[in-house]
Amino acid sequence: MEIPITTTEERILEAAKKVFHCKGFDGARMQEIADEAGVNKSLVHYYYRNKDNIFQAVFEDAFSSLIGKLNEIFFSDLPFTSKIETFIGYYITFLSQNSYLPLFILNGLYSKPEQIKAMLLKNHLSPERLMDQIRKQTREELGLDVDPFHVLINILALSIFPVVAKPLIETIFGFSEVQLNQFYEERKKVVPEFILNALKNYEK
Amino acid sequence: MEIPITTTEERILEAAKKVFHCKGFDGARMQEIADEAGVNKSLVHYYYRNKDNIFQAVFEDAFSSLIGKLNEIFFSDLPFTSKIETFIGYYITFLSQNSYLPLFILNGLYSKPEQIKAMLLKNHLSPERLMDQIRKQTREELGLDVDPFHVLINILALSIFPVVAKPLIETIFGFSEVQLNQFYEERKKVVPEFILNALKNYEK
DNA sequence: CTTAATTTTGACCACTTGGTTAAACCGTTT
DNA sequence: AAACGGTTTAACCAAGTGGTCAAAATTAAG
Repeated sequence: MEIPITTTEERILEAAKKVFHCKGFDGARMQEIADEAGVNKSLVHYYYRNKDNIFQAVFEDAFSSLIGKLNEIFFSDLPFTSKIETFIGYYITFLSQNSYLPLFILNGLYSKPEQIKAMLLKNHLSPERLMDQIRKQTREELGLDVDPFHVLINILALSIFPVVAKPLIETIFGFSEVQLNQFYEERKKVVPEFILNALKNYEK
Repeated sequence: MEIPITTTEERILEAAKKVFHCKGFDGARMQEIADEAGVNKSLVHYYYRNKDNIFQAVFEDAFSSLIGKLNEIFFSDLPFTSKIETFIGYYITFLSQNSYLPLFILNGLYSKPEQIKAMLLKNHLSPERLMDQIRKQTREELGLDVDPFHVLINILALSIFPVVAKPLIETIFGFSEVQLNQFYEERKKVVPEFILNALKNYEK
């Protein structure tokens, strides 16, 4: 019997998230957002002047939710091995529970690449520092001299792609919801192992 | 000075590909397809009754172009190691030259999952046979007892994701077109090595 | 050449879209 | 109770949207 004390503005943003995440910018309808929030369509325009504005708000929210945790984990003082395990575990859980997010973000990056630079500053993401961090740790802790960028992209690919490809796995391989979740659960062990094995065998 | 002898229907389909690949189903406009093909909008309806039909034609074409080569490579009689090298090499080239394709397909799978089953038959894709093939080869040639599904998803992830994430790499990491192509070129060596190293170290 | 079939076009339509605007609502302050 | 600010609504609009249709242009057949 909890009464959620949310402002109308917040309710609209929540509704906009639902609609944009599932249908994308072009597929989303201002009317549907209003309905989902239980308010008049004009109210959506009252708080967020137009479709672009409210989309940007939703996109920023989604982007931050992913980048924030990445920063937190990779700039912690964990050993590299733990970072990978923590990262994969967290992202597979988070993404599989928000399976529309990654594709939504990728589409957003394709269609509105301009809006991003500002957000990078806002989220304090510094690619160079991230690369340095990975290079340093793989060198000192694992004795490797690998290209940190390839390593990072590999980590992201192995964590994100299986979630983005969810409908592919469902339809082509006929996985049920239960089987899929079990698959994601397995990957929390399989993927870190896979990555660390791959690095272990690198020619120094 | 070659005169391309294409039927109007083919010209329309080509135009539809361009538009749908870039803008997706909701973003695409029948008028834009007609303009791109240099014909009247009604002609598009004349050959493909409605938007759904022409989208399906485009989607099938895209899907086949990816699945066909996958089948060809994985059911060839190459050793597993060569299959991986061949597959990665081919897909990174093909996808980076058609960088809108993978995201287009993923979006299509999300929004129109029904249409796919028929195409699976049409493309003779048999997931079970594919899994058996991978299981058999990893066992006999590499002496491994790994889950072939995780292996396949890892291969796909490492090949496809970096292309899907192209705008991410461009905007966040500030890669130029040239740098990106060099990056993809590197990956044709890095990724097979990464995968084979990972498998090599697997506990039997 | 005439006719018939096919291909292409322009005009049109019902409907949806994002967005505007003026009026109504409502709690607070005078 | 009147006046005021922020909030919410209904009615409306111009610009598209996918789709239709009958007529024109082109090609094929007799």
